[in-house]
Amino acid sequence: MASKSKMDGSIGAKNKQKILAAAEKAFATYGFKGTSVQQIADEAELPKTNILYYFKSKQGLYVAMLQDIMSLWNSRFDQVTEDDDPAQSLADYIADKMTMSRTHPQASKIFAMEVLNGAPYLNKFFSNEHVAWMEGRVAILNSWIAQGRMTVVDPLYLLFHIWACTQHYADFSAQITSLRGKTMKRADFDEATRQLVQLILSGCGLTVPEKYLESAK
Amino acid sequence: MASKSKMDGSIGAKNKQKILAAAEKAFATYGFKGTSVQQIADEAELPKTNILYYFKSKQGLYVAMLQDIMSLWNSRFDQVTEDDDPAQSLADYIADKMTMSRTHPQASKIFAMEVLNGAPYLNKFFSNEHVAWMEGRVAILNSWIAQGRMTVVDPLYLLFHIWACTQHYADFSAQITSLRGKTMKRADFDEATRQLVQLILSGCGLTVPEKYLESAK
DNA sequence: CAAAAAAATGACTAAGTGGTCAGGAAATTG
DNA sequence: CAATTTCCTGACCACTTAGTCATTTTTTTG
Repeated sequence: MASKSKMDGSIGAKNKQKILAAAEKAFATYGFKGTSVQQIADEAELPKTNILYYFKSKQGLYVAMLQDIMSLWNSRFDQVTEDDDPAQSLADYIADKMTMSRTHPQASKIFAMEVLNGAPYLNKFFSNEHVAWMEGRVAILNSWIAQGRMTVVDPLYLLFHIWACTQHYADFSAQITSLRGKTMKRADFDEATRQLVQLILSGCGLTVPEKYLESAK
Repeated sequence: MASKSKMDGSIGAKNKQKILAAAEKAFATYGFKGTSVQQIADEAELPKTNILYYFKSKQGLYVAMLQDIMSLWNSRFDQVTEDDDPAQSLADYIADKMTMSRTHPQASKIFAMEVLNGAPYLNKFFSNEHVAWMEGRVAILNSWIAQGRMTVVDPLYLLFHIWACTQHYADFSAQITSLRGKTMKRADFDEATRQLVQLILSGCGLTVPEKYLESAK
């Protein structure tokens, strides 16, 4: 059959995944410049030349890994409409983002480093999909405000603040761990989520859904 | 006379300052690993060897610069007591931190990178002064809560959220600029400060001081 | 099973890095 | 003004790094 010659390559696809995972771990820990291809190779348990065989260059691997990561940035909030409940929608969005920080802290850190350095490889993404997404969400929030369903706030800044707080738990985990004297466990994330949902929703004049009211203390 | 031999050295002190400023700019832009001593030398308009003359090593320069930066972390909030007004005190703290993000974005970025990388050079600071500072502030917030002057919130998380939001404007400026289509000017920071103060204070059941209510829109 | 394609890899290279060192210039000081 | 200390710098070195290349091994396929 005239199959696409290499196709998914099975073996190649598996190695690529292994390399991407190793790269994510290494880049998150040491940054782009601080990570050598050799380190990634060790982590992936493959010879260095093999890495360069699958990805043309260190930069190529980095960009591929960034794309991989950006696909995680989706959440239920993308599908929300102006007919949905503001309190429920925002609370769930915050909870989703907190879950991301707990389950994918490496991805969050890489994203943070990239933006810190001026987002050289994300500027295209920012000025396309990201701006469009933002406009859509801002429109919905403005609609909720116009309907008098929440306090008058600038939706842009509100979203900034939600991102800032949720990502903080992944990006600044070293500081948080030091100050708490212990790492954040699942239960701690749940408590932080409740605290944040209450802060933001109250700040927007919304009633906190029962689910996010304090349970165990 | 038995003067302290070198003392401030005048000439040496001036060069050290020049080098520290150049290092701050370079490290903030390219990170520790991404910055070469040569780059700092170019920025400071001094030969590379001269940098190594004043600071024993690249790492030594980095640590000196970090200390320099950490001294900026002080604010009026350090002096607040339980007799002060919660709304006013918190609003001013938020405003102070926002001003820091506007006037010293490089310092904020360097701090962020350091923490992202596990805060190897700040762990000592975190577990000493920083923990003590935190305990003091938490006690005051708890006192306000006990007095019924603000909503029951966990002070620890509240402070995390204030830091997250305020620092976000420095650390993620690339993303913010892309999404807004223009950089944050002084007036934009003032508006963001108002938005944030209203969000946090409302979220804590506090009345927003008149100063932070919307003025021009 | 032979031919072709894909995968693997050891040896090497060119560029850049942090840091040393010896020698000299400038400033300070008794 | 001589001596001592501080300051300055070009030449150099050991080492790391990303990436190349020629060659071999493995897998796929007609």
